[in-house]
Amino acid sequence: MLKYQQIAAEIEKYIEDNALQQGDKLPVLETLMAQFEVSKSTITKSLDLLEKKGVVFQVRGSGIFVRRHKRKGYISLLSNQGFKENLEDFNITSEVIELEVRKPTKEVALALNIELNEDVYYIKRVRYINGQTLCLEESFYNKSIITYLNKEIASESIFYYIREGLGLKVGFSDMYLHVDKLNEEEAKYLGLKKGEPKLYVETLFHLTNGQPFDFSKVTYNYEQSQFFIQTNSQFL
Amino acid sequence: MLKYQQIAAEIEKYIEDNALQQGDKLPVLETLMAQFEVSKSTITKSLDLLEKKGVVFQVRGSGIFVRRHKRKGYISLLSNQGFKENLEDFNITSEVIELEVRKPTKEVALALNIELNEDVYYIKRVRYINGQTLCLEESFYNKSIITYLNKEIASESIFYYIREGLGLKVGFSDMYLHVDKLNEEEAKYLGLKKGEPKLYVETLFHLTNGQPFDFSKVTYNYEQSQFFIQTNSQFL
DNA sequence: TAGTGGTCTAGACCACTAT
DNA sequence: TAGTGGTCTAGACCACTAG
Repeated sequence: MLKYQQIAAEIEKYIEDNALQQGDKLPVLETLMAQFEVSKSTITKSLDLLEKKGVVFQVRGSGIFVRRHKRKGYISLLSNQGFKENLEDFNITSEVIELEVRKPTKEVALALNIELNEDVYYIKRVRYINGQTLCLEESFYNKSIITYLNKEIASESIFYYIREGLGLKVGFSDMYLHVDKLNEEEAKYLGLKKGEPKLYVETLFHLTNGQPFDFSKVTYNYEQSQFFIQTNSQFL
Repeated sequence: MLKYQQIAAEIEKYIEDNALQQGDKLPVLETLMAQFEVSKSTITKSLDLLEKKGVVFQVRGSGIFVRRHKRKGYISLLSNQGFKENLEDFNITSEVIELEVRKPTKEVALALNIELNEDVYYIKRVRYINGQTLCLEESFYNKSIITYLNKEIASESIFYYIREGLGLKVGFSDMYLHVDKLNEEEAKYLGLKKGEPKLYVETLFHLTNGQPFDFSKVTYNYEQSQFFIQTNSQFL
């Protein structure tokens, strides 16, 4: 683990262990430099990382402060991976409805940047949170990257398997979302009624090298899904 | 403007002007260092900024590549400001329903971190996109920070006024969102029917120094609102 | 193994905040 | 004006990718 990641982790743990609240001040840069015995740039890099994660905010001329949000029970939309890891506080389970190798539709081929005659893993799951239906998920994995999948893996965390089992590095993703009304099939799987609201999210996941490997379409149960996003003012 | 911001802007403009596509390779670091006559750290900082903005992605050992998403007409959820600036391609207008100074509710006082006897500006607007209703917005501004507002400002971009008129620096924000059914009043303002879907978003905006200054509640017209989020793998 | 991006340092100087 | 975070440099060395 790199120095700046290690230091970031320690600072985060310190905030957690001491239950620091929004606005609480952290030691000044010079102190942190001395404490961790690193240069200013390294500490700065650690703090920038924590700032991106929404853990602290830095104010020039003033100090470094803890950033916290108040509401619990919200799912972070930005954690670029399955929920399994994101929602450790919750009890997430999956029921695999379907898993097979098939040829992509035009839409899927375009998203995954593959030919129509290449193979994809198609997985359809219903995911549960604390026993309630959370969402219906259909995923398409590029089989030339995700070379093997089975029901056992799919009923656990696929992303964990991708990273630890296959040794792949998940990079960035593009999410498209809108609100609509449930159709008959979606309503059935989620235990709701046709015409009730849904949040519909399509996500294209890429490896760190830019290759798209997973295109997924998720329909959320509106009764169970509260989402949370932390924004930084990185856009001028 | 700082060097690294200037360089980032120039690189972004270069990508735009040459209509570069996802995966197109940019010059290597050494070339960029020479071209802009700056040190490696500065170029790196520019590229990190562009990476945060979702404009490029960097692959160690390989190169720097353009990142693009394919879909047009989606509103970015992460642009931490009004839409006015975010959606220059669209025609966004606002109708101010109500604007007054009032005392906060407990909920608002808690969010804005003020006392119940302090003043807030309350603004209720309907926003339109290309002539259709986009959303119903209720905002509460801490009056000790946003000292003055009027209908004219509120019918244009309030955030532009906050930055340029008041000289304040907008920092981070926390967004909470869920899907639900429209109530009678919301349906009326949006021109929809009671019980139809809505996306409901509460956002708490802070200045760069961490002070919350705006708590807003927005109900979106599900027919008009498609959202877009770019994620980076900053979370391990 | 050559090429490319990433980490880390030590230090100078700058810009903003608080008093 | 003292204190604090931000920018920028020059350079050494490291880690990953691709041919």
